[in-house]
Amino acid sequence: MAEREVDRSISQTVKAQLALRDQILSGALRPGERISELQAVETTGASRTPVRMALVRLEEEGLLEAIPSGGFMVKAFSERDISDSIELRGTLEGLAARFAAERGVSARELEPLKECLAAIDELLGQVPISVDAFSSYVTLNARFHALLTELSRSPPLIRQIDRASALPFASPSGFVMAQSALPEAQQILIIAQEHHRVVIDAIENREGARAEAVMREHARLAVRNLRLALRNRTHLDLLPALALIKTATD
Amino acid sequence: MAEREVDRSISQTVKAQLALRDQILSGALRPGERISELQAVETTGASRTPVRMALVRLEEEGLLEAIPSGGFMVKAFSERDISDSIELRGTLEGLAARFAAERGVSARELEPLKECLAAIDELLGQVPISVDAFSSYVTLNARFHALLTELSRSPPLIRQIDRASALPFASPSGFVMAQSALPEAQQILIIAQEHHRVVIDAIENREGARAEAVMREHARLAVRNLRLALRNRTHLDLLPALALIKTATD
DNA sequence: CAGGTCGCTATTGTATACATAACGTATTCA
DNA sequence: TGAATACGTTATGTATACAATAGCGACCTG
Repeated sequence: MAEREVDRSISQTVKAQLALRDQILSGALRPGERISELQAVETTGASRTPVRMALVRLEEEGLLEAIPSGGFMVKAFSERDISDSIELRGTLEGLAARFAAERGVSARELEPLKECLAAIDELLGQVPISVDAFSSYVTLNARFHALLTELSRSPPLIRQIDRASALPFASPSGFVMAQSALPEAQQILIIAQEHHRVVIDAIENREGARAEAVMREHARLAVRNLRLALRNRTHLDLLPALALIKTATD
Repeated sequence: MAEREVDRSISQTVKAQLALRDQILSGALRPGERISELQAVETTGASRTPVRMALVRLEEEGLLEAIPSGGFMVKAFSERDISDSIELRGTLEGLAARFAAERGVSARELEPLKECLAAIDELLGQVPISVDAFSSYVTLNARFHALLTELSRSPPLIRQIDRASALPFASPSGFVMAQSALPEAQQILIIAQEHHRVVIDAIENREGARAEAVMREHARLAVRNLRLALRNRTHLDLLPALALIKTATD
């Protein structure tokens, strides 16, 4: 190997996977488009073997689809697929919350969740919320959801939730960003924060059913708002991941 | 390539994946054991590239675990992991049943489900159930669950349920076989069949909440019975997939 | 002019060679 | 005698060469 420059800091496979995911989520590769291995080799800088491993992983992740005659294409999602994915994740998170409540959680484990809660409260105190604060919110919200998932102490469940969040629009950050396009955004965030508060309370009091119910309601709210947001598509450039939605004409 | 005989009827990657999965589920590879690529190349007859693709797929499937320093090992599961996986699948199937009920299903779509139901009824009429009949039951039950999942008409959900069933003990066939070790096996199957009947009825009458609740109860019953079955481990050789359970001493 | 077939090209599937990193062992020094 | 280091071996990570197939176009024939 002479001319190819190899970045030895991370594995070629991971590098290729990250690069390709980026291309897909940024919309550089359109839904339905076939991914050429050769082209991927050029754009990622890895050779064919790691590129192929990355393609297999991205297929399992749900971003790509295998073409029967060989190769992969970028998967396209309907609006229904997206709202189902959010509801799916909400259902899984509901189960996680129930497990946490039923199995018991120490005060020490709950600590970081409460810190998240307080930090979000502080952000939401501002009216209207600034762009920077909103970006912090997205991070904190994702952290809250991740911590909550961990509380279930169920590796199989955590794994499934991670999988369900792989699709960007189904991740906490994803749908928060979509909702942000709505005029009622701040009101929505305040309601969501109330849900967060309730689920913590339910877990503390070991009320499994209530913890589960509120997380499912949380997701249903997200689905309703996403639908609204998709109606007024004006601000949707906020969410590049929506490049994955297949257009009606395709 | 001279001495290696290549089976060209199916792709080498698929061949390797099937062969390796077989080795894992049959217990030829013990949980926690490292899988050597070279050894896999010898036992599967494929070369390293397809073997590696198969290993990546099996990792995503949940049967293998990546070792940080490189390579893969057979994943080990605790009893808790297994019961969580069953409950997880039940929750997902509950959501599928609810989607089916809420979105409406035509009589024609329900037809194959009802045929399944009738066929199972016939089998359960025999007391005690014969070994052959039990084997038919396993097949019919798996078919019923698959058809029910399809009724949701939600590709993301169907995909997740398939993933959740990848672990053999979490699949309908898997836990039915585990339950069969119990003395009350036949009684259990009759109750399960009642659940099947109720979920169909609920879907027909578009009662989403009821459809969901019964599927979750269905899974909870399975979890309870699996726990019982694991207590009297006498007949567990019925379920080779339990080879994946990590022993207390490991 | 239209339809079919043959052949070429481009792309994926497979195999293997090479590089590199990790682990185990042996030897040496404190 | 024990511990640490260095070296060798083995396995994985990566690159590329080779094979086969599918898709496309052109040419020929009816």
